[in-house]
Amino acid sequence: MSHAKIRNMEEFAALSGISRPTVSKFFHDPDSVRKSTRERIEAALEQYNYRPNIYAVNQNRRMTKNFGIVVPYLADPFFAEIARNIEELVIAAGYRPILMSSHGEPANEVENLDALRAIKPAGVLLAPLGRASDRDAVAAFCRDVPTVHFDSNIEGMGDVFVGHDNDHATALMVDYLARTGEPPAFFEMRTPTNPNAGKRRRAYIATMERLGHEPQIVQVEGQDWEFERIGYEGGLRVLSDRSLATDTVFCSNDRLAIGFLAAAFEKGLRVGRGEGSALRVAGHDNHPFTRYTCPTLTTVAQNYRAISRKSVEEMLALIESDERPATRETTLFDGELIVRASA
Amino acid sequence: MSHAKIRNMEEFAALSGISRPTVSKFFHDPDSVRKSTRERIEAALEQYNYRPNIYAVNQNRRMTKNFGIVVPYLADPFFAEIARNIEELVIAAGYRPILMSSHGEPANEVENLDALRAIKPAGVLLAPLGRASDRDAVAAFCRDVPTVHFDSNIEGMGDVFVGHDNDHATALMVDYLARTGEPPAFFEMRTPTNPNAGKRRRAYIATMERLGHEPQIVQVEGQDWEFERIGYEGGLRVLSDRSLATDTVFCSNDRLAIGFLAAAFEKGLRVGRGEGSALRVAGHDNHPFTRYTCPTLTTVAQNYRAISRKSVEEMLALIESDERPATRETTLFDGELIVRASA
DNA sequence: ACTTTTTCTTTACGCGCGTCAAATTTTCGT
DNA sequence: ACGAAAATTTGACGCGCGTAAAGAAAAAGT
Repeated sequence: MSHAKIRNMEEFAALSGISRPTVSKFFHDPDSVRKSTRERIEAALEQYNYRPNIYAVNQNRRMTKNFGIVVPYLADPFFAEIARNIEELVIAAGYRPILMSSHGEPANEVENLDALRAIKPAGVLLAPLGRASDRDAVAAFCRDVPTVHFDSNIEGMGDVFVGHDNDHATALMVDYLARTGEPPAFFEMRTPTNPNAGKRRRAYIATMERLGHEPQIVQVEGQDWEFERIGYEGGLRVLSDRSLATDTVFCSNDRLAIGFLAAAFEKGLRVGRGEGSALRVAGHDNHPFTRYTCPTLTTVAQNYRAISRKSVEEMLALIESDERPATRETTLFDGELIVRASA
Repeated sequence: MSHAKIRNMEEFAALSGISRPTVSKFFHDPDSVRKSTRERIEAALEQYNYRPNIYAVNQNRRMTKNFGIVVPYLADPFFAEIARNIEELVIAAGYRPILMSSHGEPANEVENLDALRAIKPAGVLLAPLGRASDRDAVAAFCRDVPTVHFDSNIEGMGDVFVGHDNDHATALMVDYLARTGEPPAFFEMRTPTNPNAGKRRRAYIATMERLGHEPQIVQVEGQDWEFERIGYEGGLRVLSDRSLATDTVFCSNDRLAIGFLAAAFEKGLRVGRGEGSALRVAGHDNHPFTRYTCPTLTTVAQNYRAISRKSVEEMLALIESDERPATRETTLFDGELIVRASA
């Protein structure tokens, strides 16, 4: 690689012996030029290490190759994993991923969307905060930018929604728990921000009724995104109260369950499904850390690979078609029961 | 806010009754124009919702207001938390943060740096992968772009390093463990990618020798970033072997310790510092989840708020001075002993 | 070898904004 | 109220690249 710094495409074109418009064409699609031409440019490229100025490139284009990814809370490894998956797929599709986290704050969410709008992305994959989201701001954004919602469904927003089938997954777990022991109580936050929580509660109730059991819902306080703490504190209270009518607890999500496990441990309660266990605890999501809790957590896995792939595919289709779909499509993927030691 | 879409600054200037050059000046520094002028522009701004095209703005500037943040592995909540902190500080300083994760892969790290270079950031905060990093690529990047390294110190690279004082923190924990029970063995990966690991090992040995104890180092295999699994599998082996000469284990980091705790739990060993406990386990970093392990994990906290703040401050100073420092500065922050239930 | 098709070159304009110089207007001190 | 200083306007150019049109050159077909 040469030391010489190239200032612009004009210079690079001169050095490679090709005209600038052809070089420009090459950078948009290397296969759009004759093979011999491509090789000459590529040879020059290796020698001089030139790259088009992305600001100049994007200035006139109505749409860029940028691809926004917004998650509600990146410090949650679940979202970090999904984001990683999506990033890979986006890069493979030839786009540049731009990852943003709302850190649980609606104000950040709006800021992120504003920043994205300024970047003129080809499309955005958005997992909204949910109940806390500024609905008007999100709706306005979705009107301006092709948007696929994932994980968290806000009815009517976004062109497409891709997510987890909470009904199916919840039934799967309730069935399993009821079949192998006492029917579960449902443990959740009183005012969950994530709309999945409501779906899961309703699915729990429906399944319990279908099985002829009385639903028991335990709701704990807590507003922020530190679910482990909320599960822990709520767990301590519930276990002290002895208010549970059953020895089996199905937590609305894994992070609550992790906190609940910590509370049970502190109370000296043995968690598991064998003899000598006082409590069964199950979660939902197959959070990366549930393999290393004590005991390991029985849960329902979200098929986050399928969700990631479908989300990106839908977005690419949206971009290619260059028109917004008339009807809002929804795709849900089945969860998978992961039986471990805790229930 | 009006419905009318503004195409460019020319139009917006006309609508606000101010000339374009003055409007341009306003967007660079609202206080650089007369108060009455500023108010007229701001009034128009509320009415028409115009924002300068960032691509056109950045096209000629040698440096933008972009601020790169690269972490080695975002699915680790420790880095997610640091990134969150840094993002906030960066925004407060008037820059636009661009967060990237290398996902543990050197190839991704190089890609991220390439992408950042194309964006012409004012500066970059880089936590490199460490041993696995492509040293030449990182060095070349640091030559072109003002870079502050944090967390992971690669000797001689970057203009500034800000990190955790591993010597001090390790001594703190070894002192504590030796004072309150048997002196600890040191549990780590054989070939850790992160340079902090080596520092911690050496500090452990030095402190043990200072205290007149024989160091015992237990190394386990494992290459990737799934430290919990590595700690778990290594822990199972160590506990089966009964190769430990002590009942106290100091893990090189919290994620290994989380895995080790899971192994101890599976082996039926009671972990803690009280009577009836078979094992003490300690970690390092104060990972967000260590408050919810079973038992809660005794660890040494990194002062990540101070590290974040200092990193950003150093970067801003670097940007303002507009020159690269002659000597490479290093700032280390003291850790804090966090005594919980596990040791 | 000659025609047709494909690809490339030349020339030129436009994008939205930064920025400069000169002319003009406004503000401020007294 | 007047002159100096500060702010704004006017007019113009440049940045790096996309892109269009017309003509030249190369490749492909016969």
